[in-house]
Amino acid sequence: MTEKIKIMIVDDHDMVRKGLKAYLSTEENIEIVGEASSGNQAVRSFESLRPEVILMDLIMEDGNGIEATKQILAKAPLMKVIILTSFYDDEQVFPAIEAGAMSYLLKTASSEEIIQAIHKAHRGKTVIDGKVAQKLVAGLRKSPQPFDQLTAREKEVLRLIADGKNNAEIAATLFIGIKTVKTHVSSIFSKLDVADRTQAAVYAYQNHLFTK
Amino acid sequence: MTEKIKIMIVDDHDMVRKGLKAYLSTEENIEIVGEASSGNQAVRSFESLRPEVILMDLIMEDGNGIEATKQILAKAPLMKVIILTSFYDDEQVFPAIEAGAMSYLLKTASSEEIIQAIHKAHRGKTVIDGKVAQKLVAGLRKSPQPFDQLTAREKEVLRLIADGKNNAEIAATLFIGIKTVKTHVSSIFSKLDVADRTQAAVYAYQNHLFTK
DNA sequence: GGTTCACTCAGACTTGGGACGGAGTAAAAA
DNA sequence: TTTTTACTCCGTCCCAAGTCTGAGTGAACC
Repeated sequence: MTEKIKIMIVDDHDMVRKGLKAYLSTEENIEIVGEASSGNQAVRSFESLRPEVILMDLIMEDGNGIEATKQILAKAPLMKVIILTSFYDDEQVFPAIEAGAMSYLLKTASSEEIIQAIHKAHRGKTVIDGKVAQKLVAGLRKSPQPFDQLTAREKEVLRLIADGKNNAEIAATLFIGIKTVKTHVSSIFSKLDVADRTQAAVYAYQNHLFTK
Repeated sequence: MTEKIKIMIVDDHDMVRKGLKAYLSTEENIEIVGEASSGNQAVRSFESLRPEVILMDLIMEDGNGIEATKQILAKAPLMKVIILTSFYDDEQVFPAIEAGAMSYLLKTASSEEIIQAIHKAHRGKTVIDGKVAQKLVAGLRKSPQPFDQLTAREKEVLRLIADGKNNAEIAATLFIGIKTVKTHVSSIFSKLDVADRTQAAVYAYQNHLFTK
């Protein structure tokens, strides 16, 4: 008989925590040693709870899961963090992996999948949901992003274009001449393969470049 | 002693359903008569399950909650539907209310809140989460939306502007003259209070006008 | 019958946008 | 040291963009 795997649940939805407990209570080899309703709370309490595996939601009110994952791994590099979220968009997946998450599951996962993932994470193995994996490879494929070709200055100019500013306003904002602005603007157009400033702004929005 | 309130749970997350069951199983006056993992499945099965109150998630793979709510209320106008979701953005709240939902709760709600909402819904009373209510009144306040001032034709033109098309392309697309396009474009500018087509495109994206 | 409104188009006009070519400086890479 | 790259700026030229005024049509409304 092996030791029980000690896990911690981090999710701001009370009912998700309850649901997970209902899931995992049927498992003999798993023991829930604690839970947290926010990322910050998890960071504060994981050391005293001493879990081996953490089930972490991403979107939470007080301290998101990615930041919490980073901070936890900074203090406990061997901790296994399983991301358990409702979303599988690129903006979430990449930072989560970068932050050091061991696995990435969707909340649509069945109890068996989650239990399997916990066991695998405990043994140091990664589990990525199929849909998430698709996004992942798709994201890697599109790597030659035209936007990255822009220089720092050109990115500033593009941002101002996407704000709807004209060349004179951009020049005033950046304390440079209008002619210089035009040079940057033209360079942006050729790099992004667009015809005018409106298309450049459209490019910026459709690629979510400046979504703050 | 009153009769038990018959409820149905609609959510594509297995664990949320489990969590809700764990919540509600402690309540004497509530009985779970069925569940569904998608909107379409809910529409197909609610008639045979005969619930009095339905707890409905909004975002689901197969048939979203708003569409399901509409279809259910078309067949059973007295059904009480409680929306139970993770989000509280305008694009979700308004259509849900329009669709006829009785209450709107967030998944961060506690078990007491949910149980209370079920009882109130059963008695025909509405419960709106505080944050959702804020969005709601904020949404009503901003009612004079410039975009709605646009005519049908002007909206078409604005969409093409937001696609990055120039006046000649717009004219060709709509089979009208360039002069006519210019008329529409100028009218759009004055109604949206913007200076040029780039700002109009920015307006469209920042207000999520054409997010398909 | 008259009024309003959306849609269409025209001519005349001004201006900002953008292309093209040229050029200087400073810093980093080779 | 030479080369490359990013950033800056100038002048010229052309055209699309946008304003303004005016006007005709058909549908809807009263």
